[in-house]
Amino acid sequence: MLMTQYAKMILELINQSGGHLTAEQLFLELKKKAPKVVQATVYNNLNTLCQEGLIRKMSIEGSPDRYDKIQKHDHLVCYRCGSISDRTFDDLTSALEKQLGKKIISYDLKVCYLCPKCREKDKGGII
Amino acid sequence: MLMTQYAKMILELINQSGGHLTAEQLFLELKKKAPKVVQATVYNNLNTLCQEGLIRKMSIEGSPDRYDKIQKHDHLVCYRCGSISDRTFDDLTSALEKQLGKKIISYDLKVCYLCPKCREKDKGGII
DNA sequence: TTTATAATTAGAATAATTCTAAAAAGGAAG
DNA sequence: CTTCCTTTTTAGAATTATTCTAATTATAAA
Repeated sequence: MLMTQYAKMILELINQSGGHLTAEQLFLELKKKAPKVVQATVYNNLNTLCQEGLIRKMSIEGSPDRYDKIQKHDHLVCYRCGSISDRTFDDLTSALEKQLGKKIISYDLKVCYLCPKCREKDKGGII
Repeated sequence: MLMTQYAKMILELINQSGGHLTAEQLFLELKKKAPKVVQATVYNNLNTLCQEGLIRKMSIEGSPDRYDKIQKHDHLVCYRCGSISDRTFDDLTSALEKQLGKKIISYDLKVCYLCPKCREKDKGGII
């Protein structure tokens, strides 16, 4: 079956959310709608959805793998609070291929910065 | 103590290796020289070295965190065999800052491609 | 319906990492 | 060189993340 009930719900959760969700977060969300679901089902479906190319897996050091929308975009990661947000920078594919001299499949760009919230907190601080 | 015996050895292992080593790999390497060391020591020291800014942590989805040299470089990841290698592409810092309109701390670029070995294997294959 | 296949479950198993408390090491001060 | 204090290391339990296994349930096809 290409799209089972849970696969469909998980895909929707990912696409309707801000993305970057861990399996655990997805499990908790999914349980609200389907209280009987178990973690293994979530992991199974996430793996299948990845293989089918309907979602993508990503990871940030020190935290479990996350699952994200497939549409190409880059990530901003706050070095203070760890929050992740989407931001699409100019496409690098051809520049990278030119430099490498080979075809590339894709690339993954994470930009480390201080998010607006944390920046705000810093203002007026002693340090 | 800024540089304890194990911290020093771990730092050397990382800097003298090709990088991208997992805590487990480092533990096994370190045991060759210091058979009595335990995993917790490796994790402790890795965390300390990261905080001190002497090494950096990185991660590839689906595998444990890895530890790498601090010198700025990008990564090539083979989508077939998962091998990781270093490759420095043109620096993106100012281009990214210009687009974002904010200072950035750093960025992390992973390029997904087919490594030479895997490419070789593919030649002559039926598919 | 039977039957075959695939999805889901429960729970054990495995990995990755952190935590806790005790033991060992290092260094500073007397 | 001892005593004392601090930091590092150890052992092992605890936690978290993920996969695996086998039984059960659902789905769809014949």
